[in-house]
Amino acid sequence: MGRQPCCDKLGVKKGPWTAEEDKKLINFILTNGQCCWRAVPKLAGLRRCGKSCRLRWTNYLRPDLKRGLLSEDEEQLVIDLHSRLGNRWSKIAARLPGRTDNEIKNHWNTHIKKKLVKMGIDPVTHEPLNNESKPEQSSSPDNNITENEGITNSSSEDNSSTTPTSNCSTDDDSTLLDSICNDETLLKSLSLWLDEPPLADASWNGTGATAATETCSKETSLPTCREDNIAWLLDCQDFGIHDFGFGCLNTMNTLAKE
DNA sequence: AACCGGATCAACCGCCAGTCC
DNA sequence: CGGACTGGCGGTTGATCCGGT
Repeated sequence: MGRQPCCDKLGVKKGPWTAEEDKKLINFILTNGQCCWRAVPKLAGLRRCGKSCRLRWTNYLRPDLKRGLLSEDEEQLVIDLHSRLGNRWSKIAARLPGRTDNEIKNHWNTHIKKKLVKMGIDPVTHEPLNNESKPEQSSSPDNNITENEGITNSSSEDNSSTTPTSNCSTDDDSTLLDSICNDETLLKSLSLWLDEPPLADASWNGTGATAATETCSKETSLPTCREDNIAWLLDCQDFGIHDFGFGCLNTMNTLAKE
């Protein structure tokens, strides 16, 4: 029998996302919230699979993402968390506001792994490399941590609003953001939100991405998701909206109030 | 200036767990 | 209870970038 593919393979586009596709997805989610990813491509007019849309949104388009290289503090936190949690990237990412599991996973594989090896530490066991007699002993990720163990993420939050590295905006981003800023419909809906007194729902900070998703998946009604959007727009401001290249929202807000 | 190899990271794939009917 | 469906996760791939020669 086998399960159905996650999407109709016929006519489903793959590969890098274009600015136009990004715009459609952002527009759709800002208007309708994150509800039922399977339906998103159809409703948003995208020839993509829902999974791909979700990935694109969570890993790249979400406005509360920090982008840029991880700071020293964040890196240290990742190492610490990895020693306790193992390759549970989503759990690790949940402790690093504005970072995605994919980003952390990539950073681990490209930077941190090598760094640890250079320091003579086994990146898997977190034991000294020349002391590999009991590899499975401390490598077990489950041995000594619970979800609510007191790991602070303040180190990353402390500098979250300050300095994402300078490479956070590419030419494509600029094109995309320009096109978003020039999109009247999108700007109108956003300015409406920014004009309203937003609800104090913190679901988008920290582990909030998950929380927001859960809210949406449990309550598929659009208004709930819309409230989440308002919350993360708030968080955009908390993080420093320019950090995400969404500076146009501020401009728009100013315009809306005039 | 051209080429090459390594580094980086966005995106895909397959599997799994939770939920619904 | 069991099958179908969906969202989420972790591993992997491949296109692009970048520095060295």
